[in-house]
Amino acid sequence: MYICKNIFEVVTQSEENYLKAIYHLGKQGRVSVSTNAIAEKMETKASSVTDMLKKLADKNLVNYKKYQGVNLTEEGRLTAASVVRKHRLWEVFLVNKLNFSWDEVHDIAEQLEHIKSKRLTDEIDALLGFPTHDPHGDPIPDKNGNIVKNHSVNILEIKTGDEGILTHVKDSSDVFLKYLNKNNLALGDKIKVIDIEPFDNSIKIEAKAKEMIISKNVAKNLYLNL
Amino acid sequence: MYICKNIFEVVTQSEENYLKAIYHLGKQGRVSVSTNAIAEKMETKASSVTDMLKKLADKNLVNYKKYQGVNLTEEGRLTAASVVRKHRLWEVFLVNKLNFSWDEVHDIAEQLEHIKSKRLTDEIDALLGFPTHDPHGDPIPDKNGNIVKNHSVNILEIKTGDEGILTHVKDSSDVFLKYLNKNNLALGDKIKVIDIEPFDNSIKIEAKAKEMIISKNVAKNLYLNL
DNA sequence: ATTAAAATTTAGACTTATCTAAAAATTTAT
DNA sequence: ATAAATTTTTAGATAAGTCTAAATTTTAAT
Repeated sequence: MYICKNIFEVVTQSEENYLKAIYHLGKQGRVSVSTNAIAEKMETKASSVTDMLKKLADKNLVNYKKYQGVNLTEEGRLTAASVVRKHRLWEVFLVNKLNFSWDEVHDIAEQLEHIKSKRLTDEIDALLGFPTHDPHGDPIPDKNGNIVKNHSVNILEIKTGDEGILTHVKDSSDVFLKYLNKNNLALGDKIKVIDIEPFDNSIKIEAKAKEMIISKNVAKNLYLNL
Repeated sequence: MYICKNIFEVVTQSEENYLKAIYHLGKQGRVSVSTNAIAEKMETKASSVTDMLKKLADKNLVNYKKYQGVNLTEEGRLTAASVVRKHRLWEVFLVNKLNFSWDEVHDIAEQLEHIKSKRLTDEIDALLGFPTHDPHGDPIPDKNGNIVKNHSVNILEIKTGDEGILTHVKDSSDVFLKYLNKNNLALGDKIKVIDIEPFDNSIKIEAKAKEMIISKNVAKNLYLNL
């Protein structure tokens, strides 16, 4: 008897979440991702991560060698990209088609990203007009897992007097987004760097014809297109 | 230390599926629903059902007495109705807002019905214009778990010569729906009973100015508003 | 009213995903 | 280069949900 598991192999939600974490951590430059980094990101224990990495390796979704960290196989990368694609498309849906604001969509998208239907994903994609970025400016992988290259630069790297369009926020937590809401800052806004304070790296900016001061911690999360 | 579990009690997907099964079986007239009936509906074993019934009883979602079957508590009924509500709203969404046909939506709705966000459900409800019925004519419970009363009657109970509007199909399986598609029958069609064959209860009907013969098994699933 | 059949429950086992505590390997610091 | 600190893995346990097989209860039939 010959049962070809691979073809009908199902990836569980938990596995998808691990793949997504590895995908995100892998983007941060690292060649291989450490067990501890995954554990921290997923708010779980390193031992649980080890268990899962073995399972993912068995399924050919990651390359894993004891004590050496992991990286995604091509199959794993595509699976992870598909989850990220769904997450970000659903976020756009919630904001553009329903009445959610950008700080309210993350938790719901975390659930919706696991819905298994290629057709549904593509229909939502079409309904939204094939968006390339989610409400936080994060790029949406296409059907083949490819993303458009991002040209935005962090506001801390911009010279005094220069200006750009706010296109991406790195931190998508609702606390940070609510801060931006409160200060009337949104994607698409034209922002000018008025002054950088050397003492604490706080920045005086101009947006919507008003001046304000943002801390270094805030600045670290704002990316502009020049 | 005093931890109030009840308030933050989470209902798992599996529990939701059992509640839904009991909800549907309970509608079929029965006062209490048997273990075997649930097992059959859920395509699982009676022993698994027993295990789950105990758990649901612990959570006050069903009234359960050994060997006596179960019925839903008020809390269980509301939970089940909420799942059914979400299922049917998502079906409407898939058909009305995306390009799915009524025979393609069930499996996706089975996944979407478990998304936990009251706000999302209500936003979808509003987007769709507060529909009262899903694409198969099944009633959609409102926020309080109430459904509009159905006045449709089975086509087998209609006299020769009478006519009505097709408003509900009992069987929502894709085989049956594809049969209706193939024969160009859809909800909203005006159907006239031309003749009933006493031998096998097949019925000659007129729809869209064309005559056709449907078997008793098909007829059992068609409900009209007179 | 017994007995046979059917339905239901119990007991014990398995899988997945998780955890803690201890052991092993790797990295860092002296 | 060796010891100390850190990271990672292993071993063993737990909980949810499922299963099979056996035991029990209920229902149906004579």
